[in-house]
Amino acid sequence: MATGHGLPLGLRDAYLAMHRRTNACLAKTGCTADQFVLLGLLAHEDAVTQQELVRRASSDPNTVRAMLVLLEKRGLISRVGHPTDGRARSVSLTAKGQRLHRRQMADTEPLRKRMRALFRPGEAEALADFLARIAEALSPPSRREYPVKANVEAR
Amino acid sequence: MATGHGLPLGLRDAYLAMHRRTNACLAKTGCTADQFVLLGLLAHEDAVTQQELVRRASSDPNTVRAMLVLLEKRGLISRVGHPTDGRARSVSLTAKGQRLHRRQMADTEPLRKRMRALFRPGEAEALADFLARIAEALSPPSRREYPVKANVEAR
DNA sequence: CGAATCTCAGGCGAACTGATATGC
DNA sequence: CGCATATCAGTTGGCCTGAGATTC
Repeated sequence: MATGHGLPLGLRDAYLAMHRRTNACLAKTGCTADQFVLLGLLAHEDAVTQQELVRRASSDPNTVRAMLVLLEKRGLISRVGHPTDGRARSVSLTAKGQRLHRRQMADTEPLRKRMRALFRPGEAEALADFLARIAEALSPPSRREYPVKANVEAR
Repeated sequence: MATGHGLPLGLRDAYLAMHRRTNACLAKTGCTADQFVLLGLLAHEDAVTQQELVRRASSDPNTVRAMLVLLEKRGLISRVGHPTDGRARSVSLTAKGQRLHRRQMADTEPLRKRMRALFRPGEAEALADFLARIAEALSPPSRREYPVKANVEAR
């Protein structure tokens, strides 16, 4: 009833519930769920350009920059000039950032465990596939497979 | 790859993509996706208390109030004292709000159609079920079945 | 030159905390 | 009385637009 009559509302309810729980788990670390996503991306692959973070975090340059500024002030990340591309900045986790991220992974592990426990073998994979279809179909053209000049739609 | 290694990130990517597309669809109506959700709830069942909207929109009293104030300024909703409960306010769509919501439903129909087209018979139902499990499992206790006194966890 | 990357200034809706008034 | 509903004040992070600088 609460998550009643549609995929859109169901998707919204599920995301909001997860997002709030994650924020609650991370509150004591002084990070938001979105900042945690950035740290996770950096933990997975270091020395990434902001542009790359924008793509992977499904965000935009200004938002990512603002978040990175906050993280940099706290000494969790560092930004240095890119070795070959003078325009770009190479973002990395500091040692402090790595430690905090490990702690955050531990803090949020119970949450991920609870989510995994909701599904039987095969279901989680099916869900991930369904979600990926939505994300791919509804992502802006710039993030899709074919560059597609298609409609001249100024953004 | 982009929506790589986990349900949490996959859920996030799918929701953000949908959310942005919805906002784009609604931009010309001057409403956000979240306001559209409220209007939809009111279109489905009129004369609801703010508290009821809070529950159904998976939100909180302050946020809902702020959104209702914005909608009321534009003459899309009205808030009147509840007939039997002096504390409550009964929220309804105005005629103008009903018209706008019908237009928004039309504006966003292509988007819903695209989402539905991503799934074969049975898949959409399975996805809705999966999402409902997450929402129910991760929603705050106040919104769950059993009041559960359980852990004395101060929030 | 155009295009890409990042920075800066500003605004806005959403979300949260805490305190308060009122009616159940 | 406690509790629920709603309001008000204030803060924050996230997201967006638009402009500009720098480099490819």
